Amino acid sequence: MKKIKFKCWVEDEGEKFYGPGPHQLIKSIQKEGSLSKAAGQMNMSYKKAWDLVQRLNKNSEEPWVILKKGGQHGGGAEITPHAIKAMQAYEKLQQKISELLEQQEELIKVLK
Amino acid sequence: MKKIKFKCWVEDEGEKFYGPGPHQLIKSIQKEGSLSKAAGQMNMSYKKAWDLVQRLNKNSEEPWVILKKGGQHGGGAEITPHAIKAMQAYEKLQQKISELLEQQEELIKVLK
DNA sequence: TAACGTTATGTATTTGTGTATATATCGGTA
DNA sequence: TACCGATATATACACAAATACATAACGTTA
Repeated sequence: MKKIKFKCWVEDEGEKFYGPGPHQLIKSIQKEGSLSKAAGQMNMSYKKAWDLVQRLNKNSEEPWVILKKGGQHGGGAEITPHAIKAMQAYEKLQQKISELLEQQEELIKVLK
Repeated sequence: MKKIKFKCWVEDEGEKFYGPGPHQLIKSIQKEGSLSKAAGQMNMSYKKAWDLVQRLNKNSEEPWVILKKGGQHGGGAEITPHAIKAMQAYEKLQQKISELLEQQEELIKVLK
């Protein structure tokens, strides 16, 4: 059975900036409060997750994630209100596209 | 400057079936009348292009591309009416998503 | 039947991405 | 000041995907 799929993401000067991967990671950080736990939970290497957070923070006027090292629990990670706003906007956009695709079944009808 | 990008494709039983790559290849075959020329023109290896055409033909009730070998000009490739219909439907779908994204600038406003 | 240009097909090589590993750093607590 | 758990960072390695390459097969024409 054939199905239409889609993916949307944001590029900054032609480079990938925010998409499904970062979105999932940010959600996981929000839940876990730790970058290493978040990465582990979604089977992403810590390094990749860390690089990804750097990219988000460095290419934005406002940071997405605050990383803290040392301290009582060794450190931790938390997302900012800016990240929350962006996540919501991204999910809303995905939802809109998803609704559009449900209406556009013409392609599927053609493909047998 | 940040920009929203998207990609849509068709999967068949969870496997990639038709997307931007195949679409471009089919268009190129239509123009060139030859699989090797089409592949060369879009910097795709002949093998990859050939595999791709097999996938399209074998996983459809109707073929997309007719390949002929031997003969006066050594052979050639031509696309079927079915492929033409599918291409048109795919482009229409892309267009619809594109229009939707133009209206949905909220995400961009959030990302500074 | 030799030549030609294209399709057909397998194999070797390269390339790039992700992963594993190791080690340093930090700051609060006891 | 020793310890702890998390972040920070570089390097080496593994694997998969793409590509390059080589060669066979085909059918019409002359």
